Amino acid sequence: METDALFKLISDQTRLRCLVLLIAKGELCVCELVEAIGDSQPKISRHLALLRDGGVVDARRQGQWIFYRLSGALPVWATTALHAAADGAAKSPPYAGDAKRFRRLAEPASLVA
Amino acid sequence: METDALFKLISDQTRLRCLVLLIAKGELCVCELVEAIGDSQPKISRHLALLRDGGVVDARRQGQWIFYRLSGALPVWATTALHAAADGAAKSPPYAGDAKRFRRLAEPASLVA
DNA sequence: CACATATATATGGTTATGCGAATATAATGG
DNA sequence: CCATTATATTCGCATAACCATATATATGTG
Repeated sequence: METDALFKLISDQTRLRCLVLLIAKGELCVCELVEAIGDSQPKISRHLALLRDGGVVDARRQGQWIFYRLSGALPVWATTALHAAADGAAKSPPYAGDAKRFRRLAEPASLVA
Repeated sequence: METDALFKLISDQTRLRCLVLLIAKGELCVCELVEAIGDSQPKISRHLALLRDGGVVDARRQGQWIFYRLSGALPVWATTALHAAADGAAKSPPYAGDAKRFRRLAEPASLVA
């Protein structure tokens, strides 16, 4: 995990909106992020791919959905920075609105279990 | 302080190298950063200006030197993220080499006092 | 004032980044 | 197999970011 590479990933507003939601809500499928954020599906998908390729999030398929969550392999400094970022963002627009707009559309197996 | 704006500032390697040195060493003048990092003076100066305009660092003139330091007005989440970034960076190149190459070229009044 | 040092800014070019629109792949259900 | 839903990818373009070079400003010194 390269230091400046992580921050380049966080520095885009769309990606940070995804991360703030993932940190607050846990594992989410793409359509939940699309609806909460209100951007196009291709746009969200593209940014999730960058986060995945950068090792910031993990993805797993469950049926027709693909669920994303924060990577479990992040070093401590990265986790600390991500939570600090979420803290700083969460109260102000557009991040606060995303959390309000959010609703569950699919139940991940991890919650059903 | 906009959340994604801060991370955009941290996400450039040259700027992060400056910040890591400022966090580790305290108040530094431009020529000390130029020598430790080994980039051109205009390049360092340009990046410092971006950090200053973004509210991440403060600058103060003392004689012929201009000393930069971390801003004293940063919110907690920003300070946390910056220190986490410095932690993550400090041990690996090029950041580790910067710290070794560093040497004092000017004494800030704050240390003389 | 002339000169040296420290720092900043302006200019022009190149690359990286993000976007919308269209299309492709994958799974699910009749 | 066809249709539907969920997700990913490709393409062409616009813009932003960064760089090197040259030049400007400010301070200190003789």
